Amino acid sequence: MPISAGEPDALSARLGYLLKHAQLRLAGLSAEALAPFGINGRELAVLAVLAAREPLSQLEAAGRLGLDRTTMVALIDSLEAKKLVERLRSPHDRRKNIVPLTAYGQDCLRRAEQARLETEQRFLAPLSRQDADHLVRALQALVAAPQDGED
Amino acid sequence: MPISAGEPDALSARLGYLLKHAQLRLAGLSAEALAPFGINGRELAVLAVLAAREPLSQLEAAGRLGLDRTTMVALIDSLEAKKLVERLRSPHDRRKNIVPLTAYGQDCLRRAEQARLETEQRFLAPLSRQDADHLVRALQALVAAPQDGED
DNA sequence: TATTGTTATACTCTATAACTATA
DNA sequence: TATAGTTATAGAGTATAACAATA
Repeated sequence: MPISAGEPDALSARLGYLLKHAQLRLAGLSAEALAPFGINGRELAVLAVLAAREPLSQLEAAGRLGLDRTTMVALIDSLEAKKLVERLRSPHDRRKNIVPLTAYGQDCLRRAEQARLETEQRFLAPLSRQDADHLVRALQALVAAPQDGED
Repeated sequence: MPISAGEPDALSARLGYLLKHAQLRLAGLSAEALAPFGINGRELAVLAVLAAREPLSQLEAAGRLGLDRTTMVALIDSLEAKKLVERLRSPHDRRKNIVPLTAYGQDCLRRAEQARLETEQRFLAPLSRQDADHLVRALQALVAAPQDGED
């Protein structure tokens, strides 16, 4: 039997297609849910990372998100323009910016995180609670697995 | 107890982060695996769609992949330059290009699909066979579920 | 009038290189 | 010398608008 390329389900059997379109759909739902807060999903993730116990520098935040430091500059620019975060020179190393959330930023983070959680639950609604848990754990295992050639 | 934003696992609990990074990792593996064939994952998906029983027009192929018709133009340009497909005017509707695979394109598709399957299995290796099957079915259910506001 | 393919254009996300100020 | 932040630039991927050929 030949490979099913070209069959109607040729795409739905492709893991790459499934991951991409699942992500696109969740991103669409998130965009709606976060619009009232004036931020997008990436900005929310940055806020969440910056809300760590000890304030982070831009480079540290970029590292945690797997982003480039040049990408982080624009993200912080945007968050700062919205008064959600503040750039402060580190007194210990004046090359670094530490970037704490403003009080408004903390409030925005709390409410937007709630909206994100509700959106994820809506996205996962087609699955049983158990299947949804399985999905999240499987994805965590795949993302946490060592890269090819990685120690 | 406050939301765990800022905790070390704040990101690995985000479905958006997990889907995005799972896709990035698979895309990286696929890029390596497909490099010997001179195509990327998107081009392979286009080849697979175009290999349907009845030859497809560019617009039909774009529709099946969820792409814009303007995006499809550049993809077909690239595949045609590599002699993997041919643009033919449809005799029934001369506005349409039907885009069959060349013999070389069919051979490339067959071998590249094999490489893609092996790559997906390598990507899923951290999971048990059963968990991997669960993951694929869950993603299919999420992607097939009706969109918000969709009939 | 509507549709298909095409081109031009723009916007987002990302990465690379080079500059500055600090260490 | 090396590092953190910044800027400029370029490359994917995607989308919109407008045009030519055809229906």
